[in-house]
Amino acid sequence: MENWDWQAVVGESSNDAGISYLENPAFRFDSWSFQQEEDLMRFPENFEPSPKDLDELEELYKPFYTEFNPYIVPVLEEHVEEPENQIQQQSVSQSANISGANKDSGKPKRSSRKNQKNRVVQHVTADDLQSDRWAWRKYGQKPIKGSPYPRSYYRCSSSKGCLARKQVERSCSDPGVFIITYTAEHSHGHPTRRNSLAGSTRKKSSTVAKSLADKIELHGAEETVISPTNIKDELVKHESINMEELEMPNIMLSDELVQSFENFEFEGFFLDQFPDLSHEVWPESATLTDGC
DNA sequence: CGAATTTGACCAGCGC
DNA sequence: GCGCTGGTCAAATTCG
Repeated sequence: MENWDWQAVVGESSNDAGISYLENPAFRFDSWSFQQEEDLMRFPENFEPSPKDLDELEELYKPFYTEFNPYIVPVLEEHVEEPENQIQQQSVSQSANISGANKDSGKPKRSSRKNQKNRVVQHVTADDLQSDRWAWRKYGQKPIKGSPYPRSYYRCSSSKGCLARKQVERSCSDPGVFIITYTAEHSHGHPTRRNSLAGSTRKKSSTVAKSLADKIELHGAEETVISPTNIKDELVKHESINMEELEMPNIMLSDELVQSFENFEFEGFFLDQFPDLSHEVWPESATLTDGC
């Protein structure tokens, strides 16, 4: 039963699949990917994950739930789009882009708060935050009065002339919620691929899993870095998956991912990473146990 | 080395 | 006019 496998991986059952995930992020991701295929992973029979392990697992997998598996969706907060009457349609006394000289220089006039029309506010979870399909480039961050969290400022980096802006701040009442304010509209269609991950996606040769594992290890527990978006990038880069297909709704994405991972040489990768454990988790006749 | 991020400085709007 | 605040710029730094 497909649902059951997934639940087992995220630690919601008593399946003993767990400790290897926690011990090595790379393996964690790969084993998760293949878990729904067969019982490729088996753990020592006496292994019992602690509640803490399971909690940690669940946190780690939350970013994948909605994007990869439409069947199991833990209760995640929905996108909360502000009601129509709360969307601020600010009047514009000046065009945001009308250039003018500062009184003391020839620099273009900066846009002002009044110039921001069509502001759209959304309350989203961290997961939703990472699934934004546009490419954004951060250009500022400011502490905001009354909030312990700073506000980050992003502009669209897909197209040079695009005026789209995005502000992201954490809700002070609910730190798990991010308040995103979009300003102006994109002057172009969706990018063929995100380019905002430059610096972290330029690895020249490695597997999808290894690359993602590097990211997890690099960023650790500070924040959720591995996201569906990251994974899409990795898949496109390594597996030559058509990005247009990845931009399809969740169900299509799931299919593509499954197919991609089927082609991945999991066993070889695993043995590379854990030669000492191969005899334990790679039994000759692995079978599904009742617990998964 | 190129591109993204960080961060202090600068500027404009707003309220008093 | 002044000070506070939010938004943006741009040099420095970081990253792969």
